[in-house]
Amino acid sequence: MTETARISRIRSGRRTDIRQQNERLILEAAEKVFAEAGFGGATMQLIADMAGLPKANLHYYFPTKEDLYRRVVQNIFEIWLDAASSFDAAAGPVEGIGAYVEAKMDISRRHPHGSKVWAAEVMHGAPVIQDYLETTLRDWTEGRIAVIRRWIDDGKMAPIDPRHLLYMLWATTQHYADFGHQIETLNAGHPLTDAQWREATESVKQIILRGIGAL
Amino acid sequence: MTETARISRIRSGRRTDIRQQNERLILEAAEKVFAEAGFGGATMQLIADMAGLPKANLHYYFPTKEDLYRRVVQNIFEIWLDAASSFDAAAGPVEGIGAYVEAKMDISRRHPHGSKVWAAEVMHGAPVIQDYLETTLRDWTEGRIAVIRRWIDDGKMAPIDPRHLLYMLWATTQHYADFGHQIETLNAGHPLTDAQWREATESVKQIILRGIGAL
DNA sequence: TCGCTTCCTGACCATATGGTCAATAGGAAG
DNA sequence: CTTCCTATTGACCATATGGTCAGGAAGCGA
Repeated sequence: MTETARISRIRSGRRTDIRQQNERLILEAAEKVFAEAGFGGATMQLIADMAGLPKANLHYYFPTKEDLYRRVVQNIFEIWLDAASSFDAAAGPVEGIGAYVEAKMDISRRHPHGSKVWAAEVMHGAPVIQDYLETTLRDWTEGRIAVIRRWIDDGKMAPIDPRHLLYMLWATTQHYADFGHQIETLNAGHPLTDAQWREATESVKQIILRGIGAL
Repeated sequence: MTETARISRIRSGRRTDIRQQNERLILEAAEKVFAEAGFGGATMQLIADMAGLPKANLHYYFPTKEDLYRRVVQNIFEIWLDAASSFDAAAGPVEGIGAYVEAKMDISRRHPHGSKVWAAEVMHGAPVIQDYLETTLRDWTEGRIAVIRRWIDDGKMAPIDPRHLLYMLWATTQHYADFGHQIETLNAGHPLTDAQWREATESVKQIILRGIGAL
């Protein structure tokens, strides 16, 4: 392939590239709009404008608003589950939970919109992802509970109810995304700096690890 | 109308009773609908049906949907602030934070809808209650931070960043309301029992109090 | 160039929804 | 009873929005 040909292909895009790129554009815009306005408050027109595409084009890639929403939620869910790997293959709670907190705080920082969409979905009774809660999330949770139980049995941490520990981990880490606006307001209106994010992560880690008697 | 007449009507007024009662009916229905559907997804018709009144009647008491929503959010905010009293007049973190956790867990249990509406409002950038965040909540927060600082100075707890401690308290307690559906799903589909709520409260208290070195 | 497929989009439609209004009922004061 | 104010409500309207569609543009293999 000649150089000019390659460039023109990148510019105008191959067919599959076009599809991928436009879907990505739409999903990014949708994530933001759904997070800021909720499912009911979001409009296809606004998402289209934000993605720089005509509205009818959205419906070409995503037949209905709900289809688009479902994809957004699924994307988040996958990112969310990936943080699980930090948990596994850890010798004890200090490494395992420490790494998990760091991973989840990182997600809160990098995907605040996604976290909000997820939160709203659950708050509304999980109309779209109920099956995920009952299968994937339940399995995931049971697995981690077993790990925590083992740590307790091995005397690596105090006998805390693993379930409530997990809820606390989710709550505290996701709070920095979901309530980011409130935190920013209480931070004199400024977003958290790198240093403040580090402090937040360290505070959470320290309180929880000490709280479960792992330090 | 004479002055006495007006007073007697206000005092004895069965009319004002009607107003009060209907406003309460509407606010209760609205809180639930806003929590379950979000502001954009909620419809005046649904709120009206749930309150057992014709839609036009809602607009008689609350001119616009936003007026109604604002009242709902304000109600929650007041309940929310009342939990502050648990914090004050405490000798140290064990009593103060312990009582605060209990109060907030109680609110999560008794007012799950309100908590969700508040969460959604903040997640959407607090379009309606931004001024409250910047005034009342900011002042409240500064006050508690001062209290926590004193406890630290008095050696009653470890030198934790008070701000992140507060965020953790808010996050963990409100999580049981906002993510109640997820928790219920992970609890084999059953709502938490009295005993489970007590366990949850104790777990949260214990982890945090131990985590900040107050035990 | 030709034919096939994918992609694009302005115009359009059916419906849902927030909000209005005029007419009416009903209790209380005089 | 009359008057006045509050409360009630069915009918109605303007608008916004999700979704459709037909026609055309553009990529691509042969």
